[in-house]
This record gives sequence, structure tokens and C-alpha cells, in this order.
Amino acid sequence: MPELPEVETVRCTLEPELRGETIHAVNIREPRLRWRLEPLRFEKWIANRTILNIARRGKYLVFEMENSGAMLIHLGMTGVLSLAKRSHEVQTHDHVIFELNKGRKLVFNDVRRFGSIDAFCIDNLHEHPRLKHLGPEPLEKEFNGDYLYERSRGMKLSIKNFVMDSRRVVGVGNIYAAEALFRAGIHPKTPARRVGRNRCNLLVEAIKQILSAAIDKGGTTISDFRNGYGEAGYFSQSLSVYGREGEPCVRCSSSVRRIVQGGRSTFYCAKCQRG
DNA sequence: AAACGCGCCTGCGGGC
DNA sequence: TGCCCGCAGGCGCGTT
Repeated sequence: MPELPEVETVRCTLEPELRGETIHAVNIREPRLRWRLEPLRFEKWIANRTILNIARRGKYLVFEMENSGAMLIHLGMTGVLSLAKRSHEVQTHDHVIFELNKGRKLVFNDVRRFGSIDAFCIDNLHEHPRLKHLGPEPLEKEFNGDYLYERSRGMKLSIKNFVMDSRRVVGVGNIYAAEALFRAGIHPKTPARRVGRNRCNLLVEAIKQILSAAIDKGGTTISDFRNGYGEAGYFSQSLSVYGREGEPCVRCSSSVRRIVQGGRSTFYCAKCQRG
């Protein structure tokens, strides 16, 4: 579910609430997430430490704790990380509950368990196996038309799958890849090497704009996504093609098409988007 | 190297 | 009513 704008929305809502909070205990109700949780690692790096701040790298939340502790949280497809009161009644799929000050809790709920949580020493942050292969942040200057053009030369795979590969650029998932390609007027099946300099510039700008706009509206809620307060986001009403198969294109009114690429649905307008 | 496909999970809606 | 199928915001891994 969550792509970069959704994770950033969670970060923005949680960070002011959690800064300075202490994690007094971690209740692991279901350790079998994407990778198995190791209780001893939580004891070692998280328990009884104060949260200094919450950062983000791609779709990962990075909790910086006092005394060199760190915690990495990925929401997978259906993960929800939200604040709860002392009176919180445990819900189905509440897998990890962090006990904070005055009985407050931070609850990780994840129906499909594709999410992950890990605790470690922050000195090893950049060597973490989940982080070390990640490409640049899409909203940073490092991600620009020249970068996209140079990295994609000789690449036969589709431009959509290219921008969804976190080694090339992080945070662009199935929804925003489709939306950015629509905005840039590029057919999703175009081989990456066939996208020239001009269109690389257009696509990078489209990605930056769509991600920024989605962050401003609190992310896209299709069904599961919630921010740190458990509230839905409002960007779904701004989507141009995603989930709109058979409906009229917002630009030219021809019917939005759905195809499958790499086992995932892609939505596009055959008239507005060219290969 | 690069580029596919598969598998991990649960739940929901549609067709029969 | 109930069963089966396809589908869902991700991503690592194994195989060619």
C-alpha cells in the first residue's frame, strides 16, 4: 500500500508526537513479519530508550533512539503504524505494541505481514542490508533528468519497471509510477533506453510533482492506508489513471486502459501516452 | 548484468 | 449459501 508519500505522511504525523517519548517495553504478539523479529535485539537497542527523531529513507521509517539505538520500520502493503491510548483494545493483526509514557502506545498492525521491523546500532545504519542498495531519494536534487537518462541507457526493461526499482530511485510504487507516466505522456511499456533526454526530464519532474502533491494531501488511501492518527489520506480523488480502467481520460476522454506488467496492474491512456 | 517469475500473507468482491 | 478465483500501495530471492 504505502509508497513514499504515505510513509512521509506517517512520519510527519508521528514525529512531533513521539519525539522525547520513551519506549518502556515492546510487546511482540506476532514475530513472523517479513523477517522474524528477534526479541533480544529489541531489548538491546530499543527498550527503555528515548526517541530522538524519526527520519525516512525511501519507504522505510528510521527511528533514532538515544545511546546509538535505531529502529527500521517498513509498512509493506497493509502496515499501519498509529498512536493509541492506554485504553486501546488489541485488534486482530496488532503484531507489535510499543509501550510509551503515561500508558500511550504505538501500535503496528499489518494484515498481510509484508511489513518489517528491525532494531540495531545506528552506527550500522548505512550498512543495513535493507538500506545499502537503495538509490537516491526522488525529491532530492541528485535525482534529475541527467541521472535518469544516464542510468537507463542500454536498459531494455520498461520505463515503468525501471522507476519502480528501488536501486535506481526509491519510493516510487505502483500508483505513482502510473500517475507520473501519465503526467509525462510516456507509455508505461516503453523500453527505458528509448526514453530520451527531454522525456527523462519530463518524467523526473512529473515524479517530483506527483509525490509532492500526494504528500500535501496526506497520501493516497485506497482502503487500508492510515496516518499516525489512524486517519485516511485524500489523494485518491486526485488520481488520473490508477484504478480507473474503462473510465474517461481526464485529458482526452478516451477510455483508460489496464494492462499487466511484471504481475502488477498498470493503468494508462493510449492516446495521451506514447512509446 | 539484467530481467523475469515466484513467494510471502490475509481479505474482499465477483461469478457460478 | 458457499466455493473458487483473481486481485490488492512491496520487495527479496532464485533462475535464466
